[in-house]
Amino acid sequence: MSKRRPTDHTAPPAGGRPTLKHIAFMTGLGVTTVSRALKDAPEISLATRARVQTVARQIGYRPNRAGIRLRTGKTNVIALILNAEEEVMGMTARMAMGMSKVLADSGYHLVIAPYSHASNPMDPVRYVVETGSADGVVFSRTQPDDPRVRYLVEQHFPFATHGRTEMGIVHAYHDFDNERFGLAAARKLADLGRRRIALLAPPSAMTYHMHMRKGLERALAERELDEVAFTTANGDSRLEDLRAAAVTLMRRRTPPDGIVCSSGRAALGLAVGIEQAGFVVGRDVDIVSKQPVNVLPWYRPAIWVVDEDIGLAGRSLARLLLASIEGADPAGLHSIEQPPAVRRQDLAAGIGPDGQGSHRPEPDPATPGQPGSPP
Amino acid sequence: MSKRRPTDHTAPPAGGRPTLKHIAFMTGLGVTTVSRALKDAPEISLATRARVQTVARQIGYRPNRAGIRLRTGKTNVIALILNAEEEVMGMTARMAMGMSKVLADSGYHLVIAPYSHASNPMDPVRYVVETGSADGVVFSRTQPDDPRVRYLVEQHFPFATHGRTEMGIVHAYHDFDNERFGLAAARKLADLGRRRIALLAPPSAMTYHMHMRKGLERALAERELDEVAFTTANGDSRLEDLRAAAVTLMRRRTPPDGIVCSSGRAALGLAVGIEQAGFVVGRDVDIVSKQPVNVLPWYRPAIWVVDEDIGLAGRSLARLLLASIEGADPAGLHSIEQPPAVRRQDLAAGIGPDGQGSHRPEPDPATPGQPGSPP
DNA sequence: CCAGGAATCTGTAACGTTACAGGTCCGTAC
DNA sequence: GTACGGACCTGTAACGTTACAGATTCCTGG
Repeated sequence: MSKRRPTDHTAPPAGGRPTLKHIAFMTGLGVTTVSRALKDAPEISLATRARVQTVARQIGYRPNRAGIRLRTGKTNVIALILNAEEEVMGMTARMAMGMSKVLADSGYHLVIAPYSHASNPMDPVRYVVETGSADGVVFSRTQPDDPRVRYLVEQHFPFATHGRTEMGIVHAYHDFDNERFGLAAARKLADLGRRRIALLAPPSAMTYHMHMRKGLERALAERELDEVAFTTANGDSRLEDLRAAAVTLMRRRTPPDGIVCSSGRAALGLAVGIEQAGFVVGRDVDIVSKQPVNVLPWYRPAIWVVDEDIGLAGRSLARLLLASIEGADPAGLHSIEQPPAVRRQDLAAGIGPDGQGSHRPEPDPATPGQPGSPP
Repeated sequence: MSKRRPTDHTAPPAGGRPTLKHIAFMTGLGVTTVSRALKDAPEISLATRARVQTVARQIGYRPNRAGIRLRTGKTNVIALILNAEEEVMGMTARMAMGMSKVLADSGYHLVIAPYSHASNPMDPVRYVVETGSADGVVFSRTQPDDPRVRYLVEQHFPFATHGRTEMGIVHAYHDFDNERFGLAAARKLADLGRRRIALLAPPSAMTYHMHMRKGLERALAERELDEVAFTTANGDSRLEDLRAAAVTLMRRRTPPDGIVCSSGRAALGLAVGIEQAGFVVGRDVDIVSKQPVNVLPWYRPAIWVVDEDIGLAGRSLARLLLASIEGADPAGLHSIEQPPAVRRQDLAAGIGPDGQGSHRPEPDPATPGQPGSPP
């Protein structure tokens, strides 16, 4: 059937998806020329480029990613590593969507690599590196001394983290300014006349645990507030445990009259516990909580909220990672989202950003290279 | 540099990731043999197979996906098509995680293909098909006459839908039994002594709009209940619009005393509106709502809930799609999740599944081939 | 002793793309 | 007339894998 056909220029390629060969045949050019013409290489005449591109468009040519990947070693894929149990409030989806938005324009695909609390967070990272199944990796829940960061740097594998490290390693990251959040939240509580503040902190292993605490402590000193220790629960606790912890907290001799809460989900559990202990949120205690999606005001309008834009984080991380893949100096690849004002939503008035979050304008201030905020 | 080297058996391949060639060199076998041995082909002796596999393991061989993809045309990728604005309550993430769980064992990767409300839902589908960037596609928000289904069938492209169609086309799907949900929800309201029922339905374009309505209407007839028309909002409405619609609804001459709610998110908005109109949920009105993640009881414990297991949907869809890709008869590729009992969570008791949802056991009843429930 | 076949193994070509090292042609300078 | 250079185009090989069509060896039956 195949009768030794060394680069047969006359045979029209068989059916199937159009390839460079098809275009080469149709235009009478060589495949190499077609390839170069499609990427607008200067050594191909303008007329030829135009002709090739027209033909390509007309027959619906789409480059074969496997061919490119095999030849160049570039996968044009970004891996987003997700904790299966991470959250309830839709932040994961927003992150993925934010990333997609940026990646779509660059021809990158986004693959999801999951791990569960039962398995090692290193597993998916190692998998991606070992199989070379992506050009870069994004992950969250970053720790001050993060083994994933160490591994990826060792392997010279591009990555961007959601959250910072403290390892003396310069790498791409996006972060929410949790220190400022802690500061602003506690200040708001002070403004409301609250004096005894408790912090429902992120899990202590995460870097932003310290950030938030630092911000809080600055406000405590500045406004001469007391901290009520609250270590029986954290942002990862189950709602039921949060509720129980809140009940115990509020039944102490000197319960807090203000709570800074690191997670929107956690605020649900806390509020229920506070009420079960016989207190009223907004009267006896004020809560200021971060929320990745605008849902807390619909839950207890008395809760003060600070919106964290996860879509923005996704877009930033994608951009940072792309820059990193292209070899940009990691020293510039940082972006930090400044917390918006602490706010409370007047539902009766029907104003304020909606829970969908998608209809508000997009200022998108965090572009790569923007310096972080001073501590 | 390259001095015409026709299958040089003696040259040790250069560095980089190990390939079949490396193993061939180390074992003294041909690449073909190694390839066959690694897939346990019977025409390779057992001893050789074992030897090859040992060497492969020891040098950390990982097949190159691009090579396989180019040669076989198989991508080993599944595309999950997501609406960027779909939801707030974390159901997307759960779906992706459920799928990943199943796909991980089959060597498939999961890519996320987004579309926004501004763009055409067909776009990502067409993109995947035209570029051949996946072996199969999964999507939600299925409509009775769904152009995506029509297109994919025409293209002979494997897919599985979350939700059913009514096109006389047999295809793989997973669905939640929304008819039974509507039935059970309205019955529960009847049991509670409610007589005037309103339905906050899914968007009318979706297939499950009709399913839920059918179930509701059956209960209405059976228990001689009245329906209070409620068409000013649906499951896609913004929270603010839901609130406003609920206020108007409750201020009618004859407001409902029971509401069946198709979406957990929507229940947030409804409850606020009901209260603003001066009514109390659980006293003047009962709400029975579906929820993809256990959060409503923490919001208003009085709301009755029915849990929809999105992780299960993801796992089912992955399995169904894999079977479909392998050429299984689509007639058997259906699975329907039966709604669990309508329940209310006693928070004070601290019992009931937690919001994290990940710690409960996994019965996973929906395996491919299970027949749907009779209407 | 040979035909036939089973059991193992092998080389070649091809998937679609791009890097690389030319090739051809034409115009200009000497 | 020849050399040179620029503009433009081309063929070959290779990325890692597998389908396919043989090889080779050894054993069995006649």
